[in-house]
Amino acid sequence: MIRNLGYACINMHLQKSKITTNRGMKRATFLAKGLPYASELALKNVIDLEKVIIWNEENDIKFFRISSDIFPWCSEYEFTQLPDYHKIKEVMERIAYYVRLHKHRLSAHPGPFNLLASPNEAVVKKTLIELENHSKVFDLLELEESVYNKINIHIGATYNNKELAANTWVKNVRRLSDTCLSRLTVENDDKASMWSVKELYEMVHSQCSVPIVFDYHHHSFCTGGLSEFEALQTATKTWPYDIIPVVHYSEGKSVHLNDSTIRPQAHSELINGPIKTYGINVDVMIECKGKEQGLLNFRKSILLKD
DNA sequence: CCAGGTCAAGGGAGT
DNA sequence: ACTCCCTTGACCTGG
Repeated sequence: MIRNLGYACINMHLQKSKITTNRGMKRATFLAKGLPYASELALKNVIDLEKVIIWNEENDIKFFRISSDIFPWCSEYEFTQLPDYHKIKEVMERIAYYVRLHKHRLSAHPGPFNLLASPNEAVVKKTLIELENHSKVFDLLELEESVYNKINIHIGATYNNKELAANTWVKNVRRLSDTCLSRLTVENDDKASMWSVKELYEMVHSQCSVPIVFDYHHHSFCTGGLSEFEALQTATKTWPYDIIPVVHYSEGKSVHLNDSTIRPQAHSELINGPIKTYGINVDVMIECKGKEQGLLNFRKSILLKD
């Protein structure tokens, strides 16, 4: 059964009035303008995050993915160094209270450059810092230390040796702080050569408690020999018994537009469903270009059917 | 104001 | 060897 529907990072409606949480800048600008400008953008992002979350509550949406761009270039400094840190913290505390009051579920999805299985130690170190920074944002929001508020990544590579890559990934996961690790999840990939739910279960989850996020669309490109139901069941049973597992749902743009030249992995504007849960309770993160519009549209379509 | 070229990162796949 | 893509397009410059 679908419990909560969520959407990722951008609110299309609010964005029209310049309310956005991912103001950033190019490297050159960061080098030229430094911390004061990073701080200015971060404060604006955080102020707008509050607006987005309030909008979510008013529209009965209690599940949202926070943009990784909320603190621009944050791998280059400590949050406390930002000139506006106290103002930022104040807003974050207000959001924290609101989120707790209205029982919102927040998550994050650090990008494809986060590679814990890399044989390159410099890459791993950067990844560890990036993941810890996501966790620090969650700390500012006073989010609980569990996969209720997940920080989700992919393994992202195989280095021609999945066994070794899985072992390296698990070894490096243990270098994270307990807080960060308590929030970490790992997701199945959208390419046949990469990581299926089956492989994540057998090679990764068997060695560490990190739960598996099941992505329906990705699964269709990388089944690992499991049916949709089997993969969903395998992934969701890796979650703590008292936390509703999160799954990701999207549909192919090429299917929606009936255009085979579009790569099949690309996401459609809206989604039609059905989202088959096979009786399993899940919170569904909807990934479509239309963001919250896709969620609202889909929710309306379910209500009409019932 | 707008279109379009450009933009941190690692790795894999396609040309 | 080069280019595109990925979580999530957005920044920024030149016209």
